[in-house]
Amino acid sequence: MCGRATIIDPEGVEQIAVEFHKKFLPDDWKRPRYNIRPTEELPVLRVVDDALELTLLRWGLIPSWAKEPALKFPTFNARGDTLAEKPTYRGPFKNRRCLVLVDGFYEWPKKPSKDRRPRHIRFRDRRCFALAGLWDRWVDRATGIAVESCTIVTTDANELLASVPHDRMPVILDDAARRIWLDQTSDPARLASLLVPHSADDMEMLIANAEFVNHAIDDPRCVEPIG
DNA sequence: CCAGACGTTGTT
DNA sequence: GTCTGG
DNA sequence: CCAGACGTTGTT
DNA sequence: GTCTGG
Repeated sequence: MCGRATIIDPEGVEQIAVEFHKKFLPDDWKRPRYNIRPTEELPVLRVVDDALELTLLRWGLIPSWAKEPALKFPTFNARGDTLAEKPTYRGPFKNRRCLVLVDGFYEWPKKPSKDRRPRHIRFRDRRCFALAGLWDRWVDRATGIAVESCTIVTTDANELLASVPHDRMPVILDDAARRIWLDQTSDPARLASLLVPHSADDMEMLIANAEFVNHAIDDPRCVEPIG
């Protein structure tokens, strides 16, 4: 699973965008983020009308057919193995795939572990990376106001996450996989082949500070050594 | 046909 | 919107 | 993901 | 316990 994320170095987000010949980031997004939660915005790369764009989308996918934006079920993650079947995700899987750009995420030990301290998972070189994502657009019938939102695709945990212990992790896409995921013409079987756990070889994990992460405090204390 | 659901993780 | 269940 | 609320009538 | 909100 993946229920919190970081963008400690916003320049990394722009660097990935530049690889795709795009750049952006509103000025108010150039500050480091240590504790991004569902319902807040995440930066995503997506293709709209054949044009690649970098934008911010609400984390927690609201299906286009939803009557109300407040759903009775969680949609901040989507299981990779059932994307084509689930009513909430099959449309987005076919037509609205995106890359969610972050440089770390948190996972909590699964219950009944008494250790409730979140772990911060990232690459050793702290680089920004791309998660497989889906998005959708919901329109408020009363006001005509559109809300665009996204979800993060999950897969099995790699050995690093399994050691937490934790069973799931977000799908991390490397360079070639990013292009396939965004390619409108990729077939479902090829897309499915991308939804696997990333190697733990160049990743690292630290015990984060529950006092700050749990209470949604968005500052460096989340990932500072505990002591 | 219409009504109702549409989900994840983790736990059992 | 689209599928499942009754 | 976790934290916090969990309610009503009527009034501003 | 369960749902909503961030």
